[in-house]
Amino acid sequence: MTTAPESDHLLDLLKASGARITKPRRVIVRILAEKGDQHPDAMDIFRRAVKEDSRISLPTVYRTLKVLEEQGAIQRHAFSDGRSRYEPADGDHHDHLIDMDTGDVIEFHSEKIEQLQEEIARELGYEIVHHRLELYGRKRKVPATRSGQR
Amino acid sequence: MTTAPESDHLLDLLKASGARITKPRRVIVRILAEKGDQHPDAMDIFRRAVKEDSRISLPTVYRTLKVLEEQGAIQRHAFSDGRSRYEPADGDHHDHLIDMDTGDVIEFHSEKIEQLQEEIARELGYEIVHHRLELYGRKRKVPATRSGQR
DNA sequence: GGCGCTATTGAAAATCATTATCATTTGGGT
DNA sequence: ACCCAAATGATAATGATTTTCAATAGCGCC
Repeated sequence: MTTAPESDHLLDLLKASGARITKPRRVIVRILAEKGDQHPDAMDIFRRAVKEDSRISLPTVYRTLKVLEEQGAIQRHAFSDGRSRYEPADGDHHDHLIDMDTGDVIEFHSEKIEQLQEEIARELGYEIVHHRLELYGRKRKVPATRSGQR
Repeated sequence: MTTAPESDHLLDLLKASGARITKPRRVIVRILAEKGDQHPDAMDIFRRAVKEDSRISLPTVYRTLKVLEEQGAIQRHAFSDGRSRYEPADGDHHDHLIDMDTGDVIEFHSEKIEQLQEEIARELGYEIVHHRLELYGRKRKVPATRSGQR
Protein backbone atom coordinates (compact mmCIF):
# COMPACT_ATOMS: atom_id res chain seq x y z
CA MET A 1 0.00 0.00 0.00
CA THR A 2 0.90 3.57 -0.18
CA THR A 3 3.60 5.58 -1.75
CA ALA A 4 6.26 3.66 -3.56
CA PRO A 5 9.54 5.34 -2.66
CA GLU A 6 10.90 5.26 -6.22
CA SER A 7 7.80 6.91 -7.51
CA ASP A 8 8.01 9.60 -4.87
CA HIS A 9 11.53 10.41 -5.85
CA LEU A 10 10.52 10.99 -9.44
CA LEU A 11 7.66 13.21 -8.31
CA ASP A 12 10.05 15.22 -6.17
CA LEU A 13 12.30 15.81 -9.16
CA LEU A 14 9.32 16.97 -11.14
CA LYS A 15 8.15 19.29 -8.44
CA ALA A 16 11.63 20.69 -7.94
CA SER A 17 11.67 21.74 -11.58
CA GLY A 18 8.55 23.79 -11.05
CA ALA A 19 6.29 21.33 -12.83
CA ARG A 20 2.78 20.66 -11.61
CA ILE A 21 1.94 17.31 -10.20
CA THR A 22 -1.02 16.25 -12.25
CA LYS A 23 -3.02 13.08 -12.26
CA PRO A 24 -1.55 11.77 -15.53
CA ARG A 25 1.96 12.47 -14.30
CA ARG A 26 1.32 10.58 -11.11
CA VAL A 27 0.22 7.57 -13.09
CA ILE A 28 3.08 7.69 -15.56
CA VAL A 29 5.68 8.16 -12.87
CA ARG A 30 4.26 5.26 -10.92
CA ILE A 31 4.51 3.04 -13.97
CA LEU A 32 8.09 4.06 -14.58
CA ALA A 33 8.97 3.18 -11.02
CA GLU A 34 7.42 -0.26 -11.28
CA LYS A 35 9.76 -3.14 -10.94
CA GLY A 36 8.39 -5.35 -13.72
CA ASP A 37 9.17 -5.07 -17.41
CA GLN A 38 12.12 -2.72 -17.61
CA HIS A 39 12.89 -0.48 -20.59
CA PRO A 40 9.32 0.07 -21.77
CA ASP A 41 8.68 2.24 -24.80
CA ALA A 42 6.17 5.09 -24.92
CA MET A 43 3.40 2.84 -26.17
CA ASP A 44 3.99 0.29 -23.41
CA ILE A 45 3.70 3.05 -20.86
CA PHE A 46 0.63 4.46 -22.53
CA ARG A 47 -1.13 1.10 -22.55
CA ARG A 48 -0.45 0.58 -18.87
CA ALA A 49 -1.42 4.14 -18.03
CA VAL A 50 -4.77 3.83 -19.77
CA LYS A 51 -5.59 0.91 -17.52
CA GLU A 52 -5.24 3.13 -14.50
CA ASP A 53 -6.88 6.18 -15.97
CA SER A 54 -8.62 5.68 -19.26
CA ARG A 55 -8.45 9.28 -20.35
CA ILE A 56 -4.69 9.67 -20.43
CA SER A 57 -3.44 10.41 -23.94
CA LEU A 58 -0.37 9.32 -25.81
CA PRO A 59 0.89 12.88 -26.30
CA THR A 60 0.79 13.37 -22.57
CA VAL A 61 2.90 10.29 -22.12
CA TYR A 62 5.46 11.69 -24.53
CA ARG A 63 5.33 15.10 -22.92
CA THR A 64 5.83 13.70 -19.47
CA LEU A 65 8.68 11.50 -20.59
CA LYS A 66 10.35 14.50 -22.15
CA VAL A 67 10.04 16.55 -18.99
CA LEU A 68 11.38 13.72 -16.89
CA GLU A 69 14.27 13.25 -19.25
CA GLU A 70 15.13 16.94 -19.14
CA GLN A 71 15.10 16.73 -15.37
CA GLY A 72 17.51 13.85 -15.57
CA ALA A 73 14.96 11.69 -13.82
CA ILE A 74 14.86 9.07 -16.55
CA GLN A 75 17.09 7.90 -19.36
CA ARG A 76 15.92 7.57 -22.92
CA HIS A 77 17.54 4.92 -25.09
CA ALA A 78 17.12 4.72 -28.83
CA PHE A 79 17.99 1.17 -29.71
CA SER A 80 18.03 0.12 -33.32
CA ASP A 81 14.42 -0.98 -33.40
CA GLY A 82 13.05 2.45 -34.16
CA ARG A 83 11.33 3.59 -31.02
CA SER A 84 12.81 4.92 -27.82
CA ARG A 85 12.71 3.07 -24.54
CA TYR A 86 12.91 4.56 -21.08
CA GLU A 87 14.20 3.70 -17.65
CA PRO A 88 14.50 5.57 -14.38
CA ALA A 89 17.97 7.08 -14.03
CA ASP A 90 19.46 5.41 -11.02
CA GLY A 91 22.62 7.38 -11.15
CA ASP A 92 25.04 4.66 -12.10
CA HIS A 93 25.68 4.35 -15.76
CA HIS A 94 25.44 1.10 -17.63
CA ASP A 95 25.37 -0.17 -21.18
CA HIS A 96 23.05 -2.64 -22.86
CA LEU A 97 23.08 -6.05 -24.41
CA ILE A 98 19.97 -6.58 -26.52
CA ASP A 99 18.74 -10.10 -27.14
CA MET A 100 17.98 -10.09 -30.85
CA ASP A 101 15.45 -12.88 -30.57
CA THR A 102 13.41 -11.77 -27.59
CA GLY A 103 14.10 -8.06 -27.40
CA ASP A 104 15.19 -8.47 -23.81
CA VAL A 105 17.59 -5.89 -22.52
CA ILE A 106 20.41 -6.85 -20.21
CA GLU A 107 22.40 -4.20 -18.45
CA PHE A 108 26.10 -4.33 -17.85
CA HIS A 109 28.94 -2.05 -17.00
CA SER A 110 32.64 -2.20 -17.67
CA GLU A 111 34.84 0.39 -16.12
CA LYS A 112 37.63 -0.86 -18.32
CA ILE A 113 35.73 -0.10 -21.47
CA GLU A 114 34.75 3.31 -20.16
CA GLN A 115 38.37 4.14 -19.54
CA LEU A 116 39.41 3.00 -22.98
CA GLN A 117 36.74 5.22 -24.45
CA GLU A 118 38.01 8.25 -22.56
CA GLU A 119 41.48 7.46 -23.71
CA ILE A 120 40.50 7.18 -27.34
CA ALA A 121 38.52 10.41 -27.25
CA ARG A 122 41.40 12.22 -25.61
CA GLU A 123 43.79 11.05 -28.30
CA LEU A 124 41.44 12.40 -30.92
CA GLY A 125 41.23 15.73 -29.11
CA TYR A 126 37.75 15.27 -27.73
CA GLU A 127 35.96 15.14 -24.43
CA ILE A 128 33.15 12.62 -24.16
CA VAL A 129 29.82 14.08 -23.15
CA HIS A 130 28.05 10.78 -23.35
CA HIS A 131 28.30 7.55 -25.21
CA ARG A 132 26.27 4.67 -26.42
CA LEU A 133 27.41 1.09 -26.33
CA GLU A 134 25.00 -1.60 -27.35
CA LEU A 135 25.73 -5.22 -28.01
CA TYR A 136 23.23 -7.08 -30.16
CA GLY A 137 23.41 -10.82 -29.83
CA ARG A 138 21.76 -14.14 -29.28
CA LYS A 139 22.01 -16.76 -26.57
CA ARG A 140 24.95 -19.10 -27.03
CA LYS A 141 23.90 -22.51 -28.27
CA VAL A 142 26.53 -23.86 -25.96
CA PRO A 143 26.98 -27.62 -26.61
CA ALA A 144 28.95 -29.83 -28.96
CA THR A 145 30.89 -27.32 -31.00
CA ARG A 146 30.94 -28.21 -34.61
CA SER A 147 33.33 -25.32 -35.07
CA GLY A 148 31.05 -24.06 -37.78
CA GLN A 149 30.05 -20.70 -36.42
CA ARG A 150 30.52 -17.33 -37.85
CA MET B 1 35.98 7.38 -69.23
CA THR B 2 37.61 7.69 -65.89
CA THR B 3 35.67 4.95 -64.14
CA ALA B 4 36.19 5.55 -60.46
CA PRO B 5 37.51 2.31 -58.94
CA GLU B 6 35.45 2.56 -55.74
CA SER B 7 32.32 3.12 -57.70
CA ASP B 8 33.07 0.16 -59.93
CA HIS B 9 33.50 -2.08 -56.95
CA LEU B 10 30.07 -1.20 -55.63
CA LEU B 11 28.58 -1.81 -59.07
CA ASP B 12 30.25 -5.20 -59.19
CA LEU B 13 28.70 -6.14 -55.88
CA LEU B 14 25.33 -5.09 -57.18
CA LYS B 15 25.73 -7.03 -60.38
CA ALA B 16 26.93 -10.10 -58.51
CA SER B 17 23.72 -10.11 -56.53
CA GLY B 18 21.71 -10.33 -59.71
CA ALA B 19 20.61 -6.72 -59.59
CA ARG B 20 20.28 -4.67 -62.71
CA ILE B 21 22.63 -1.79 -63.26
CA THR B 22 20.30 1.10 -63.87
CA LYS B 23 20.96 4.75 -64.43
CA PRO B 24 19.80 5.81 -60.96
CA ARG B 25 21.93 3.15 -59.34
CA ARG B 26 24.97 4.27 -61.26
CA VAL B 27 24.47 7.79 -59.99
CA ILE B 28 23.82 6.80 -56.39
CA VAL B 29 26.76 4.44 -56.28
CA ARG B 30 29.01 7.11 -57.70
CA ILE B 31 27.92 9.51 -55.00
CA LEU B 32 28.54 6.98 -52.28
CA ALA B 33 32.02 6.40 -53.59
CA GLU B 34 32.85 10.09 -53.59
CA LYS B 35 35.56 11.16 -51.25
CA GLY B 36 33.97 14.32 -49.92
CA ASP B 37 31.43 14.56 -47.14
CA GLN B 38 31.39 11.13 -45.51
CA HIS B 39 28.40 9.58 -43.77
CA PRO B 40 25.65 11.27 -45.81
CA ASP B 41 22.04 10.53 -45.02
CA ALA B 42 19.43 9.53 -47.60
CA MET B 43 18.38 13.11 -48.21
CA ASP B 44 21.96 14.25 -48.74
CA ILE B 45 22.39 11.54 -51.32
CA PHE B 46 19.09 12.35 -52.95
CA ARG B 47 19.95 16.02 -53.28
CA ARG B 48 23.26 15.25 -54.90
CA ALA B 49 21.71 12.62 -57.15
CA VAL B 50 19.08 15.01 -58.44
CA LYS B 51 21.84 17.31 -59.61
CA GLU B 52 23.18 14.58 -61.86
CA ASP B 53 19.85 13.24 -63.01
CA SER B 54 16.88 15.36 -62.13
CA ARG B 55 14.36 12.56 -62.35
CA ILE B 56 15.76 10.32 -59.64
CA SER B 57 13.30 9.89 -56.80
CA LEU B 58 13.81 9.64 -53.05
CA PRO B 59 12.24 6.18 -52.86
CA THR B 60 14.77 4.94 -55.37
CA VAL B 61 17.55 6.29 -53.21
CA TYR B 62 16.18 4.38 -50.25
CA ARG B 63 15.65 1.25 -52.32
CA THR B 64 19.15 1.34 -53.68
CA LEU B 65 20.63 1.95 -50.26
CA LYS B 66 18.73 -1.03 -48.93
CA VAL B 67 19.96 -3.29 -51.70
CA LEU B 68 23.52 -2.14 -51.20
CA GLU B 69 23.25 -2.70 -47.49
CA GLU B 70 21.89 -6.20 -47.97
CA GLN B 71 24.81 -6.89 -50.27
CA GLY B 72 27.13 -5.73 -47.55
CA ALA B 73 28.38 -3.05 -49.89
CA ILE B 74 27.58 -0.21 -47.53
CA GLN B 75 27.02 0.27 -43.83
CA ARG B 76 24.01 1.98 -42.38
CA HIS B 77 24.41 3.84 -39.10
CA ALA B 78 21.56 5.15 -37.01
CA PHE B 79 23.09 7.83 -34.85
CA SER B 80 20.96 9.56 -32.29
CA ASP B 81 19.83 12.32 -34.61
CA GLY B 82 16.93 10.40 -36.06
CA ARG B 83 17.91 9.56 -39.60
CA SER B 84 20.30 6.94 -40.89
CA ARG B 85 23.61 7.71 -42.46
CA TYR B 86 25.55 5.58 -44.88
CA GLU B 87 29.10 4.80 -45.81
CA PRO B 88 30.76 2.35 -48.16
CA ALA B 89 31.78 -0.79 -46.27
CA ASP B 90 35.51 -0.97 -46.54
CA GLY B 91 35.75 -4.25 -44.78
CA ASP B 92 37.37 -3.20 -41.57
CA HIS B 93 35.01 -2.40 -38.77
CA HIS B 94 35.21 0.83 -36.86
CA ASP B 95 33.21 2.82 -34.35
CA HIS B 96 32.31 6.48 -34.32
CA LEU B 97 32.98 9.60 -32.39
CA ILE B 98 30.39 12.25 -33.20
CA ASP B 99 31.25 15.90 -32.75
CA MET B 100 28.22 17.30 -30.96
CA ASP B 101 28.83 20.81 -32.22
CA THR B 102 29.52 20.20 -35.87
CA GLY B 103 27.97 16.80 -36.51
CA ASP B 104 31.29 15.59 -37.86
CA VAL B 105 31.90 11.90 -37.61
CA ILE B 106 35.33 10.55 -36.74
CA GLU B 107 36.08 6.88 -37.11
CA PHE B 108 38.16 4.86 -34.74
CA HIS B 109 38.79 1.28 -33.83
CA SER B 110 39.96 -0.40 -30.68
CA GLU B 111 40.64 -4.08 -30.74
CA LYS B 112 40.92 -3.96 -26.99
CA ILE B 113 37.38 -2.70 -26.60
CA GLU B 114 36.10 -5.28 -29.07
CA GLN B 115 37.67 -8.03 -27.04
CA LEU B 116 36.20 -6.74 -23.82
CA GLN B 117 32.81 -6.69 -25.45
CA GLU B 118 33.11 -10.31 -26.51
CA GLU B 119 34.20 -11.21 -23.05
CA ILE B 120 31.26 -9.48 -21.41
CA ALA B 121 28.76 -11.05 -23.78
CA ARG B 122 30.23 -14.47 -23.21
CA GLU B 123 29.93 -14.08 -19.48
CA LEU B 124 26.28 -13.21 -19.91
CA GLY B 125 25.76 -16.26 -22.09
CA TYR B 126 25.52 -14.42 -25.38
CA GLU B 127 27.21 -14.26 -28.71
CA ILE B 128 27.54 -10.83 -30.25
CA VAL B 129 26.07 -10.49 -33.71
CA HIS B 130 26.93 -6.85 -34.01
CA HIS B 131 27.40 -3.87 -31.78
CA ARG B 132 27.19 -0.16 -31.72
CA LEU B 133 29.65 2.07 -29.98
CA GLU B 134 29.30 5.79 -30.37
CA LEU B 135 31.04 8.50 -28.43
CA TYR B 136 29.38 11.90 -28.40
CA GLY B 137 31.68 14.70 -27.44
CA ARG B 138 33.16 18.09 -28.09
CA LYS B 139 36.62 19.32 -28.92
CA ARG B 140 38.83 19.75 -25.89
CA LYS B 141 39.26 23.45 -25.21
CA VAL B 142 42.78 22.69 -24.17
CA PRO B 143 45.75 24.87 -25.18
CA ALA B 144 48.04 24.52 -28.15
CA THR B 145 47.38 21.24 -29.89
CA ARG B 146 47.14 22.68 -33.32
CA SER B 147 45.89 19.50 -34.95
CA GLY B 148 43.62 20.18 -37.81
CA GLN B 149 41.56 17.32 -39.14
CA ARG B 150 41.33 13.62 -38.75
C1' DG C 1 -13.28 27.01 0.31
C1' DG C 2 -13.31 29.70 -3.57
C1' DC C 3 -10.60 32.67 -7.42
C1' DG C 4 -7.76 33.27 -10.97
C1' DC C 5 -3.84 32.58 -13.69
C1' DT C 6 -1.17 29.64 -16.18
C1' DA C 7 0.65 25.01 -16.88
C1' DT C 8 -1.17 20.93 -18.60
C1' DT C 9 -4.25 18.16 -20.97
C1' DG C 10 -6.88 15.64 -24.81
C1' DA C 11 -8.17 15.43 -29.58
C1' DA C 12 -6.77 15.99 -33.84
C1' DA C 13 -3.65 17.23 -37.20
C1' DA C 14 1.19 17.89 -38.51
C1' DT C 15 6.12 16.25 -38.98
C1' DC C 16 9.86 13.34 -40.28
C1' DA C 17 12.12 9.50 -41.95
C1' DT C 18 11.14 5.59 -44.29
C1' DT C 19 8.37 2.10 -46.82
C1' DA C 20 4.63 0.25 -49.66
C1' DT C 21 1.56 0.41 -53.85
C1' DC C 22 1.01 0.31 -58.54
C1' DA C 23 1.04 1.59 -63.21
C1' DT C 24 4.80 2.61 -66.42
C1' DT C 25 9.49 2.20 -68.01
C1' DT C 26 13.72 -0.21 -68.98
C1' DG C 27 17.90 -3.30 -68.50
C1' DG C 28 19.78 -7.00 -70.62
C1' DG C 29 19.54 -11.80 -72.01
C1' DT C 30 17.95 -14.18 -76.32
C1' DA D 1 14.85 -5.90 -82.03
C1' DC D 2 11.85 -8.47 -78.53
C1' DC D 3 10.32 -9.74 -74.27
C1' DC D 4 9.46 -9.60 -69.47
C1' DA D 5 10.76 -9.42 -64.85
C1' DA D 6 13.12 -5.99 -62.28
C1' DA D 7 13.32 -1.21 -61.31
C1' DT D 8 11.42 3.31 -61.40
C1' DG D 9 8.57 7.53 -60.20
C1' DA D 10 4.50 9.45 -58.28
C1' DT D 11 1.83 9.08 -54.59
C1' DA D 12 -0.08 7.31 -50.56
C1' DA D 13 0.81 4.86 -46.30
C1' DT D 14 3.31 3.94 -42.12
C1' DG D 15 4.98 4.50 -37.40
C1' DA D 16 7.00 7.19 -33.95
C1' DT D 17 6.91 11.52 -32.14
C1' DT D 18 5.52 16.46 -31.94
C1' DT D 19 2.60 20.47 -32.48
C1' DT D 20 -1.70 23.14 -32.24
C1' DC D 21 -5.34 24.86 -29.75
C1' DA D 22 -9.34 25.11 -27.06
C1' DA D 23 -10.78 23.23 -22.65
C1' DT D 24 -9.36 21.80 -18.03
C1' DA D 25 -7.29 21.74 -13.68
C1' DG D 26 -3.12 22.45 -10.33
C1' DC D 27 -1.84 25.43 -6.81
C1' DG D 28 -0.62 29.89 -4.69
C1' DC D 29 -3.40 33.47 -2.65
C1' DC D 30 -7.06 35.61 -0.17
